[in-house]
Amino acid sequence: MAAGDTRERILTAATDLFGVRGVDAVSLDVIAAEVGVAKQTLLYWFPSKDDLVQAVLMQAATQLGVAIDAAIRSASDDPLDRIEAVVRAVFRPAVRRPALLGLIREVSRLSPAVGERFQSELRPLVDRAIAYLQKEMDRGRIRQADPRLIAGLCYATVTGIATEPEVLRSVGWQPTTAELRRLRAELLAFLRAALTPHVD
Amino acid sequence: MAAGDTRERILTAATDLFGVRGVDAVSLDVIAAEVGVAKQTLLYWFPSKDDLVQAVLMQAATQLGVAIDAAIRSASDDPLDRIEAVVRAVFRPAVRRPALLGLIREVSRLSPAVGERFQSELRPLVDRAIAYLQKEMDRGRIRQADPRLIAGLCYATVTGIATEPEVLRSVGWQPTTAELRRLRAELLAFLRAALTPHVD
DNA sequence: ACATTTCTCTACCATATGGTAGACGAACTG
DNA sequence: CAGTTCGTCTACCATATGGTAGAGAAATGT
Repeated sequence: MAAGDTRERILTAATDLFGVRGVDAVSLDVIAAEVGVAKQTLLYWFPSKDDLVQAVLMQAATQLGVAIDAAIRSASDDPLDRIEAVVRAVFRPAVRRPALLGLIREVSRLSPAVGERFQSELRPLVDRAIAYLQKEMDRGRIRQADPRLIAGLCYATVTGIATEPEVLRSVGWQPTTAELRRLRAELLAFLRAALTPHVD
Repeated sequence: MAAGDTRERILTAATDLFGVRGVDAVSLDVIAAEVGVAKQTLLYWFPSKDDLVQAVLMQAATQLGVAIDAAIRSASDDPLDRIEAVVRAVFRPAVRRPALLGLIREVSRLSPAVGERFQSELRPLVDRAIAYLQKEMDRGRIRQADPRLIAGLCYATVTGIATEPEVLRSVGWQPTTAELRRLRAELLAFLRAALTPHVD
């Protein structure tokens, strides 16, 4: 096994555990057991638990950024198609790996320093999204609104629905493949309706 | 001070601390310090931390249920007005006391038993909401969709936007009174647009 | 007036936790 | 080949944590 493989395995295990259970509910011992190494090995690669959390968030932010960028590039020029492509790009990892978005929810609970760096990582993407929404609203292709708040609302809707399986179960939903497809379709229809300009 | 006041003060402090920081990040000592009593006093009123968490969630569920019921009764017959009243009813405590909805997010991280009881508490309300949405969709007053998923999406949007201040800050939003009003207005417009039946 | 109950407290316990120190074997370097 | 570095480990540490036991004062009941 190549040097550094252990580091990647630690990041993978930590991402899943932090995202599903919450940072404070997961000890270094639990992560070490999951990876199959000693706790000291974690601390060799990451000097402290905070450093590990930071690394995990940066990696998640990078992965999301890359996925979103790729989705934007491959979508058509229609803004609603682009938004749909972004939602699909975000929703796909959320379904395969719920911990990924669940992890982002942890940011508000961590130290301000961690939150700041995380925001900095995603800021270019967020700024481009807001500028894009403003332009399309000006062109009349997206419903007139505050683009910053619209970006926040879209994000909140997607991650909210993707990271709270309890909510869906409480309305009778089951995490089967067919139900997941219907959920994604309904989510996309919901957002499309929310953003479509109206004819008065 | 009347007997039982201590119990209420414990519930209030625990709700705020659990909701803001997360259940696992808050120790019994921290809650005790906030209330101004000994840890043993907490354990006198609630035999274990799990019991305290359970009590806090049940109280929150009851409070939300009461607020939502009142909002529904006072709204007009128009379904979009009713949904707006419910969103206002949920959003108001979220703004005054962010911990309340933040607490509900903890449910998915707690033991299945706790989650089950919490769901049971809110089930009558959820079932009525779904039946109502179905009826109004049938009458053509709400956009045709799966009422269960629409209920889940509305909830996810409201709580998502209300409980992740980091997301809003990342799009340049500040928690001032004016900005809160604009956020609520934008949220309501977003949901109204998402639910309005379209004319083809 | 005395007994009981209620509600608070301190002291204590066993375990969990994040982190430190140094040992050791494998890989690498000169 | 010897020295160095890397990456793993066990043993240990100080503190945090959820919970138990019993003491004591105030309130309540007989």
